[in-house]
Amino acid sequence: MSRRNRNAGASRRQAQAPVFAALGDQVRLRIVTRLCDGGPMSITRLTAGSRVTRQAVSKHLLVLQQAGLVRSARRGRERIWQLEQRRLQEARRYLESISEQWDEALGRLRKFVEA
Amino acid sequence: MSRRNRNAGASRRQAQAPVFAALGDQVRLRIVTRLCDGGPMSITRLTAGSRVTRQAVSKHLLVLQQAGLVRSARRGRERIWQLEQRRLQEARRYLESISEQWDEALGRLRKFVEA
DNA sequence: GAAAAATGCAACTAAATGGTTGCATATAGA
DNA sequence: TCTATATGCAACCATTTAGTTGCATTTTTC
Repeated sequence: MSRRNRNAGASRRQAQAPVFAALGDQVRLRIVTRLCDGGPMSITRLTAGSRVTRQAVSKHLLVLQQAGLVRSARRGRERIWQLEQRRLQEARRYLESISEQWDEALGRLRKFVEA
Repeated sequence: MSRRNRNAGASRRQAQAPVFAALGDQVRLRIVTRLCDGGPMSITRLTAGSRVTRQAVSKHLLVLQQAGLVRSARRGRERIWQLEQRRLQEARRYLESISEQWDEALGRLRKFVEA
C-alpha cells in the first residue's frame, strides 16, 4: 500500500471513529433509535422513560451533535432534535464498506484456520 | 411497542454497544484493519509503526477482546492475535440492520422536512 | 403579570480511559 | 547456559466521561 493510500485510510478512520464512539453507548444508541422511530422530538420527551436525568440526556445529545449525527432547532420554548440525514447516510456507507472489508477478511481468515 | 419488545431492543443494544465503543477509537480501528489486511499477528508486529507503546496496544487488544472482536493464543514465546469470526459476523449483521433502520428513518424524515 | 413548563448553564464528583514507565517472567537460539 | 526477544504485570498519572444537583432564563398560558 502506498503512503498516500495509508494516509487516506487514516483520515477516513479519523473521520469515522467519532461516529462509532458516539454510538458506543447504550443511552446514546437508544436516543438514536428513538429519534429513528419517533421522529424529531424535544429533550423532555426523549428523557421521559429514561433512567437518567434530562441533563444527562442533554450531554449525550451534544456528543451526538459533535459527531454530526443529530441537529436541533429551537421552536418556541422547546428545542426539537432530529437525526442528521447527510451524516447518517455517510455513516451508513462507511458501515457498509467496513462490513464488506470484514467479509473479505473472514474469507481469508478461513484459510488461516484451515492451514 | 410492547414492554417485551422494548426489552429485546435493550438487550440487543446492550450486546452491541461495546462493539461500537470498541471501534470508536482510532488506534483500535487501525488494529482491526491491520488484522483484517495482514491476518493473525503478534503484539510486537501490531505495535510496529504505531505511535503508541506496546502496552497501550496491549490494552486496546484487551478492549477488543472483551467486545468479543478478537481472540489470542500463545505460540511459543509470542501471542498471536486474530479477528473473531463469529462475533464479527454478528456485528456485521447488526450494522446492516441498523443501516436498514436508518434508511427507513431517513425516508420518513424527508416527510418531516417537506412538511 | 404570575405560575408552570422547557431549557440552559455551571459546579462538582466518581469512575473509566488512554497512556506511560519499570520490572518480572518465559522462551528461542547460539 | 547465556543472551536477546516477546510478553505479562503493576503502579502511576492526566484527561475524559457520565452522571448529579442547583439555579437562572425564556416562553406559554391562564
